[in-house]
Parts: sequence; C-alpha cells; structure tokens
Amino acid sequence: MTLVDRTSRGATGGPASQQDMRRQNLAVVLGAVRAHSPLSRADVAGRVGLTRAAVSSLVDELIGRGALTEAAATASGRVGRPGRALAVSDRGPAGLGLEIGVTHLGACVVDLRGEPRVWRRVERANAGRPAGQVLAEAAALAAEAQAEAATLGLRVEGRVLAVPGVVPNQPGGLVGRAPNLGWRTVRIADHWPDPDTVPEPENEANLGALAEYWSAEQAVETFVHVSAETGIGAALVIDGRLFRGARGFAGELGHIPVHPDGPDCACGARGCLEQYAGEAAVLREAGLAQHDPARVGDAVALLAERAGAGHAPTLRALERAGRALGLALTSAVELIDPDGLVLGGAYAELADWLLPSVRAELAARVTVRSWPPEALCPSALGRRGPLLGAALTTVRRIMADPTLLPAG
Amino acid sequence: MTLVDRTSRGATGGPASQQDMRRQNLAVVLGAVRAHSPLSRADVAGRVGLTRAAVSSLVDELIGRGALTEAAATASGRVGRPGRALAVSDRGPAGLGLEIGVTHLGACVVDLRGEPRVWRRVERANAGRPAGQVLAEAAALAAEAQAEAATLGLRVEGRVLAVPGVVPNQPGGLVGRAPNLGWRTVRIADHWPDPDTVPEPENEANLGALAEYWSAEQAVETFVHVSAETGIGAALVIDGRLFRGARGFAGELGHIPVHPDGPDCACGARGCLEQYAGEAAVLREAGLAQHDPARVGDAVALLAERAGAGHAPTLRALERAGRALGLALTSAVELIDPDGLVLGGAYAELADWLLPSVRAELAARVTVRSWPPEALCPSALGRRGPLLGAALTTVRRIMADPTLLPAG
DNA sequence: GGGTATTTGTCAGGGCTCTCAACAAATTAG
DNA sequence: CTAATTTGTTGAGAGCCCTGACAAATACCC
Repeated sequence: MTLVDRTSRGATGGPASQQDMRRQNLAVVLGAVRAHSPLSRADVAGRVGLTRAAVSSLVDELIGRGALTEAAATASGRVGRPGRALAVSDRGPAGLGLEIGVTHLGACVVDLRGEPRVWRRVERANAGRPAGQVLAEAAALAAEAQAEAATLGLRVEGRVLAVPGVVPNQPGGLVGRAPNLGWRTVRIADHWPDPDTVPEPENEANLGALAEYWSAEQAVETFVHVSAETGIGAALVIDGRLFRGARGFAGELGHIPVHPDGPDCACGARGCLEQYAGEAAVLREAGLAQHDPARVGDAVALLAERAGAGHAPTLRALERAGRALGLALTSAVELIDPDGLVLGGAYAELADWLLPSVRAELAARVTVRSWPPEALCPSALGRRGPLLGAALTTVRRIMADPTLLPAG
Repeated sequence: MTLVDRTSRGATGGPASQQDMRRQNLAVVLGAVRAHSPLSRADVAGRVGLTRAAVSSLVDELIGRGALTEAAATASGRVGRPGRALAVSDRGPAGLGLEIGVTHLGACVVDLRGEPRVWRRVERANAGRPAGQVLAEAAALAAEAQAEAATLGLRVEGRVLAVPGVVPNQPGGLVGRAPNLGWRTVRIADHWPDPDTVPEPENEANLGALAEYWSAEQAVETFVHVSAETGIGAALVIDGRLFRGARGFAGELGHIPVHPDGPDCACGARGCLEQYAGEAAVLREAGLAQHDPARVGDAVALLAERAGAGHAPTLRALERAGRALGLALTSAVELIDPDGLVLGGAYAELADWLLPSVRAELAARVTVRSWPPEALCPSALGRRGPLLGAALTTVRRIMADPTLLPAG
C-alpha cells in the first residue's frame, strides 16, 4: 500500500464518499485534458460525459491546485463563442526521480505533462560503498535537481528512488537486498540527510516498465517488460497496473526452467533461463568470462562491441541466449497472453543480436494464437527508463488523485 | 464487457456519479452482511465505516430489493437495545447455472448467499449432436430447475451457461469452438427456445476457477486453476478477478514448452506440456491408448481405476505427467507468484497420483521464494465447479451491484 | 455594419447521498 | 423502578452533480 498502485485493492473495500466521487471526476477531467489537449471546458464535458457546469467547477479546482492552466483563446474557425483552451500545467507540480545504479547516480524532474525538464546523471562507482555515503550523494544531486526545477517554476510534489534491488511490499522505505550495490536491508530514511525529502524506494526494473507504459504513444495495457541487470527479471503490467504477485515475486523470469535437465543454477534448480541468458552465462559462452563482476555496465558494452565487430563466439553466445529467452518468453506468452513483450535494460542494448533468435523461437512455439513479431520490441527508453519511471510515479499518482496537490 | 468482470476497466474510464456511490455503498453493506452475518445495522456501520443513518438507508433499500432480510432480534446478552439481525436473503434473487458437458447436462440454482438450492444433472451423449438439439434439452432442464426454484421462493435473475469451448471476449452470446462437442461458432440465442431465458455462455474452466474462488472459506485473491478437459488450460484469478489476457488466450498452460526438444505437438511446436500431461499422452503412456476419444469422462475414471489398482504403467504415466505438470507450473509460479495452485477438472480426480510428483518438481525448482506444498491442492469442488460457477456468476454480479435487482 | 444563430462559460435551483446531532425504543444493571 | 447503554430513525446541513437559463463571444448572412 505504498507506491505505484499498491492501492489497487481499494475499490471493493471501503464505502464511497462524495469526496471519492469528486476525486475521480477531477482525475477524469485532468486525464482527458492530458490525453487530448488543447480542450475547452465544453470539449471536456462532451468527451467525458459530465455537464459543462460540473466540468467548470472541476477545472476551477484543478487550476487552483496548479494542475491545469488556461491558454489563450483558440481561433477555432467554428461558429460560436470560442472556448478557452486548457492544458496540463508545465509550471506547477512535478515529480522528482532518483536512481542509484552500480556505476552512476541519476536525478530528474518531470512536469505534470510527463516531460522531463531536469536531467542529471553522474558516474559513480557505487558497488560496495556504504549506503550512507551513496545516499548522501544522491541527496545532494536531488537537491541540485530540485533547485534547478524551481528556476523553471516547478514544485516537487513527490520523490521516488530507483534501486537495483528488492523492495518489499510493505511500506517503510526499505530496500531489502541490492546485491550489485552490496546493500542488505537499508532503510532509506536512516541515511538521508534531510528528513523532508526522503524518497520512496522502488525496484528499477518495475519503474522501467511503468515508464515504458506511461510514455508510450498508444498505451499497451498488458505487457511483459524483461530486463537483465542482476538476474533476469520481468515486470508485469496487467491492465495498466504493475502486478507484483501475491508475495511480490512475480516476474522471476530468470528461474523459469528452460532445459529441465540443464546445468545447475545457483538457485538450486537446474536449467534455469539465467544459465543461458544471464550475463555471466553469456560472457562465459562468449569466452569473456574473466570480467570484474562489479562493473556490470561495461560487460554489456563489451558484448555489444564484440558482437558489432562480428566476433563469432559472442554472436553464438547471444544467439543461444536469445533462443533460451524465447523459450522462457513462450511460457510467458502462453500464460499471460500479453499485448507486447519489451526487452529492457541490458537486453535493449543487445537487441540487434538477440531479437532474431528470440523472435524465431516465439514464432515456432506460439502457435495457438497469432503472435505478431512486432509485439516483441526493445525498450524505447533504454537506460533512461528507471529514472524516468521514478519521476513519473509521482506524476501518475497526481493524475490519479489531483487532491494530493495542495489547494490553491 | 459481457460477463464475469469484463467490466474491469470501468474505474479509470468514466466519471463517477452519485448513483455510482450509492451502488458501491449498497455493495459494501451487502458484502459485509454476507461475510459476517448476522450483523445489525449498527454492526455494519461500525465495520464498514459509514454512519448508522447511512447504513439504515442502504439496508432499507437492500431489503426492498430482496437482497437482505431481517431476522428475529438476537438475544445478545449485552446491555442496550438489541440490534435486529440482518442476513442475506435465501428466498429472493437467485442465479441459474447451466452446463453442457460432453456426457451430461446440468442445471442449478444458487441463492444470494451462494448456497445451491436446486441441482440437476442428467447423462447425455452430447458429442457430435446438433447444437440445437442439445440446447433445447438444456433449455428444458433450465425450465425445470427454475420451476423448482420458484417453489422455494427463488427468483432467477440471471443465467449463465458453462461450455467446454472457447468463448470470445466480445458480447453476443457466441461459442467459438467446442471441439469435444463438435461445435463451431454457435450463437446460443439462435437455438434457444425461449428468447426470455437465453443464457450467456462462458468457458467452463473459467467458471470452475471462479467457483473455487467464490466459495473458498478464506478467499485467495491470486491463484492459478489448472484443468484438463480438452486441452490443458489454466484460469488465472488475479486480485480476485479472472484474467483473460490481452486477446483472451491467457492460461494456455498446455503449450508451455516443457522439454524444448520433446515430441512434436499438434500445435506445431515441440515438447508442449500437452505431450506429457494431456489425456491422450497419459493414456498412451499407460498402455490404454485405444480409447474412444468422445467419451472423455470415462478415460479419467479408467485411469483412476487402474491407478487405484496399482497398475504399474498407469502409475508411471501419471508420475511422468505430474513431473511435466510441475515443470510447467514452475514457470507459472515464477512468473505470476500466485497464492495458490488448484488442480481442477480431470486432474482433481487424479490428484492422489499426480500431486506427489507435481509437488516434488515444484519443491525442487521454486527456490527463490518459499513455496509451501499446501499451496498446491486439488479443487475442493471437483466436477461441480463449472456449474456452480455459472450460477454464482449472477450472484456475484448482484453482490457487486445490487441495483441490478428490481426495486421493491 | 448590424442582426441572427451558435457555442461557451457561469449561475441559481433542485435532487441525491452522506454526515451530524438529537431522540424514542429496547434492553441490562442495580 | 430507575439509570445506563445501545439501536434505529429522523431532521438539518453540506457536498456534488444536473437542469435550465443567461450573458458573452464569435461566425454567418444580408
């Protein structure tokens, strides 16, 4: 019940109040303007099915809260009094996103329209450093980003931190385990300099998937977003909401059995996807095994470089990984029947060499329904996804409940 | 947007009205009484967070619509005026369920409490018969059941028909394909004698899963319900709602690749689960291949009989099927992280021999999280699930929106 | 250029539904 | 039998949306 739709259960649970009604209608109006701006009050009314009077009241409130702005009158060319164009504000509430990666820190500020307005990224070797140090630097970067946003007229209304680790379902701002950073149950608030700006942590892969969903041209409501950072994980977006599973372990693609009698996996099972498409396995197969495990980003770049140069063992390794990935994704498609599959994280950068074999495997195995090859695509956002998703989380929340904003 | 929560999208779509608020609060009150009856108005108010005045008004309406009844005063023993006990009515609105199986027809009527009050099942060899004939007989059975329900004071408010076939996502009362019946795109309304009592078709496996969910003591909100009738299918219940997938093909467990290089499957792929745990495969492996494919029910009974008698090839075949099933379910658990796995349909009847190997496979392969063996269990309802689920669909709808009932 | 038609945004009145506060009814405790 | 307690109902009030009316602002037409 903390972040990104952990409030999904609410609907059937409690009673509805007039405030809930108002909240929803504010969100509906705001959403309509976001999706189809510029729109006049009358346009909104006609589109969402409220009266002009009601929309007027709702728009007034949204303007008061800084979510909407009134632009100049539009020269529509049509007969009748011209409507005053409404647009989602680009100068008021904003979301701050932070990211702690193995080799970098990131911060960004996104306005209510979803546009990134401030973007900072600094290289830092964070693996193994004390969490307090890393978080202090992240806080400094956050402060800089927020200050820069302020010069643009943006007011940060929420802060979310993308981390490459497990974030338990419970609230409390805990990061359970982040092996690549060497973290183990870190409570963000305990190390954050300013108690007023403590961000909420969230898993970076989940945020990457949500960013993809949130910034897509036409929203695909149900898709699987695969990313390989530490292990191989998949974020499941189902009907537009992140699905975490009953205990928060959904999307463990890496331990799907691909070849039941295959090599032993660290998890105790055999033939897991990770043994074929995990970073270590691909490096080994490509003959590049002796690699410093802390410098993850480099390994991917190295693979891409070798593959681009036509290095045969690397190409073979990636082709093999792609086939295994295709097998695991076949299971996902058969089970979930998603609208799309997105390759994110490291896979996005290796997509040129992975896609053919993944697609071939899917084409050969998914036969019950039609499975268009375009339904599998590399992430449009690439590495920027998690940070963008972190910032968009706040925006998304506000769009879903504009009363979170202080009344004007 | 027709049956069983095809209306899930609604929340974010349209604006909320006062009627929606009333609807939800009626549902909340009705749900509270259902879950904890007997409850007084004051109890309900305290439990759901509405005032006694509001609850009083809501209860009056629910009584007027026949959903609630007022029992005699309870001798509570506590000080103060005793509350009047409320209970979900057992004499008013009811749901009619129908089922067309390969070897039988079924009808039942369930009251608002969810209790089956009328239950009819007749043996009929339906495979290959004209759909019109079968549906005419089903209609007759439905009429009988409804008449019997009327003598109990029950008024049928909705009709749902469980069919062993594909039911497309669109409305219109179509059955796409039902191979075991030999049906191909049948429009129920075209063959139903009385246009006033045409039932809505729904896939029997989905209904079985919903019945399991709906009649469980403590509701498990996210689970996978496996059933093997024609092929091997899984119904996914996610956060209490049936998940159909983007195109309605979710849960195709039967074509998950279990052994990627295994035998060819009719679907065009290789090593699908169906080649190991499908009925035909198990019969073949058990040395019972020469079996009339139309008489499906008998095959399962035959297997159970042989296994019970200790027939070694049958036991081996079931053990092998269980291992393959465990492999496929490992993928499901890794991806979806459900709270439970339910073996329904034919698997429920063979659970004694399947469970050990399925559990062993899951225990060996699902290691990232804890996976309690009890989370895998045979269906509590067995063969009765689909019919019960068909009838409960109407009840469930009414519970979610009591204004569907005519006002008193 | 002026009148008319058309569309927009707002306002007042009314209905619905909840909350709050008060009260009669029904019971237990003493 | 009285006091205390709890229940269910009632009336006043607030919030929100809808209806209908109206001023404002534009295009069209003569």
